[in-house]
Amino acid sequence: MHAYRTHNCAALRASDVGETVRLSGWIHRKRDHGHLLFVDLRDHYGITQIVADTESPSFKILDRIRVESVVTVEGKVVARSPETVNKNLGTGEIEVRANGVTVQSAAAELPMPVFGEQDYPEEIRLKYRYLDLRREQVHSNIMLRAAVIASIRRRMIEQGFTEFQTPILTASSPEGARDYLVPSRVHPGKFYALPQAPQMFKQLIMVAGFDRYFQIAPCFRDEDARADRSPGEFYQLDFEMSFVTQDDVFAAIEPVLSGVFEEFANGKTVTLAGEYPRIPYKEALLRYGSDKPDLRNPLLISDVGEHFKGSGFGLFATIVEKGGTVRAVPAPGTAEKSRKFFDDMNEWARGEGFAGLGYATRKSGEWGGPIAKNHGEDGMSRLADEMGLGPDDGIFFAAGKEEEAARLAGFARTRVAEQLDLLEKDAFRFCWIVDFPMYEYNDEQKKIDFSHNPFSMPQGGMEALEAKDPLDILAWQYDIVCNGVELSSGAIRNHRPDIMYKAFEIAGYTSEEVDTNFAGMINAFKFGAPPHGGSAPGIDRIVMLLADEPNIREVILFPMNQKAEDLMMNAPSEVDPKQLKELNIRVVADAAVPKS
RNA sequence: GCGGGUGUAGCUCAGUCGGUUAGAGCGCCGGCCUGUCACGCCGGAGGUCGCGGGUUCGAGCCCCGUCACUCGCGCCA
Repeated sequence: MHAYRTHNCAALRASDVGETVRLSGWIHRKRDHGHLLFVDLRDHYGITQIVADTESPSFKILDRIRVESVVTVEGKVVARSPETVNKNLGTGEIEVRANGVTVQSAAAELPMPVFGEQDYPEEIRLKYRYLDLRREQVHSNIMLRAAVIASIRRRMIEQGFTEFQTPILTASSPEGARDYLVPSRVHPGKFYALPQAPQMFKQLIMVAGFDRYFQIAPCFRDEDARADRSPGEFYQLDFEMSFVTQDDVFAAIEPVLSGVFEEFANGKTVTLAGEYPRIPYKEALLRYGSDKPDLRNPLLISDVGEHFKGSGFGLFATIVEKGGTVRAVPAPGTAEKSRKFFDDMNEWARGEGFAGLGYATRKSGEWGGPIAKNHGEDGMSRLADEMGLGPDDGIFFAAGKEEEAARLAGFARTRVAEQLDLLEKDAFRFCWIVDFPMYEYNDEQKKIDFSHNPFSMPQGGMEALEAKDPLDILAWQYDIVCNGVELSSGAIRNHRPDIMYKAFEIAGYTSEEVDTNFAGMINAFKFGAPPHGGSAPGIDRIVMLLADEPNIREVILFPMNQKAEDLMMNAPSEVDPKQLKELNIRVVADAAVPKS
């Protein structure tokens, strides 16, 4: 039996002219001239033009067969005449004159075209994902993903990390997102949980003395999807290191991230390792209105509440008096912008559920708009000077309770930059958000809660826990943000049982509760645990950024839809009653019946 | 769970103020075509206008309900 191919569909060049070759692939396009037929034969590697005329024994078969059928073509490589060379194709200088064709698999009429870059409904794309994946863009996204992961592995190993696999069937963790549960057959009524992250395991790996661990780790969380969050499962570059400070962690991972991004960013500017800005959480909220600031956006928010104390602009004066604040977003060079531009922004803010977005216009130093009128020209100019604004720069104002004003100012900062086209192009701007607060006040339950990760080490350790106001305690916790996308959060962990009990006590947990809920970890820490820390950048999001795709499904082979259904495999699905019986599970009757 | 958007041919979409037989491109089927590369030309088939109800002489269009998809909120230690 003959081999399926002597070359792939991207291989042939002018130097191969005269050779007899065999190619296999999908029929990408057909151009039928009646007595002359062109076929673009496509495989993973590329496209080669096949040509057949009525003399050719292959003509009839190729003429009849549908696109996306799989064929093997044998023929002679011939040079194209200069005027028929296709410069868009690597193989464009030659074509293969078909002298025999075998149909390996005929295609039925397609539910969606494979050719072209047309957008298609998600439902069809996901149901026929194998067709969708034949398309150039998605195909190359998946290849990019594979290359990125390979590069990450290589770079992590170069940094002295070792890759381990941690369990998929594990225990439910009491904190965090909803778990995916797996019933135990051997232990009726008991369940495994799929890991939301290998958090406990990687810390135990450190206790076990392995020093530097990483894993391209699957994580499972039963939470609803977003454009940048796939439902159910995702992958992260999970890593952990022993005997490290926050600086050590940063120094280890920055070269990996910057290296990977430089390798795949197609010449875009990438923040250099060692030069990631470190922005304290509090400052991020003030200056960027977000804990995941997009540093490509040059606009900085200012707190201008003080300026409006006793101001002629009563609305803001009252808000500040009542303990609220006013945040100002610059709108540079908007002297010539119409009133509509400013009104539309206000309209948009209201549409987003905010009370409204105030504004002041400025043209050659002349102020305009109701806020300026009531607040006074001098006061406005002082405020603008403090913000470092010029005579043609307008200002948007977000006023209200601090949290809300910060949030609106953050949204406005993004939108103003979009509208004025201020976003830096072709750049990946990384930063660390550091100094997260350890605790926050839960207004509903009138108690102190952990603000983010309860297992991080408080800055200042035991002393801080004992001496400081809990709400002033910072944690050794950090996020990596790139272009406004949160890539990961991490921390220097709390490896000391005494500090752990104390930290939980402040949040209202007894030591007994800590022992029951986190037995695995707290026990391990009693037998000699190294100080350790790590992080876990999201692989899907990294690839999404590099592929410049707005939706995470574009970089995942077989994604589920927004409702966490796999339309191709038809999951989740009902199971055989026998399986349920083995698992001692009874489905409540009305739960399986669609709502009336 | 909530809010926005979308839903018309296999696919992408148009469809005017509510008015005759719902259109186009791609694809499909048939015919023609020897240098195309999104080939071209001629013809044809293909529609429960998401579904149900209502208003109206008359609904793809208006109203109510519902479903699906999608974006966002909640959620994501």
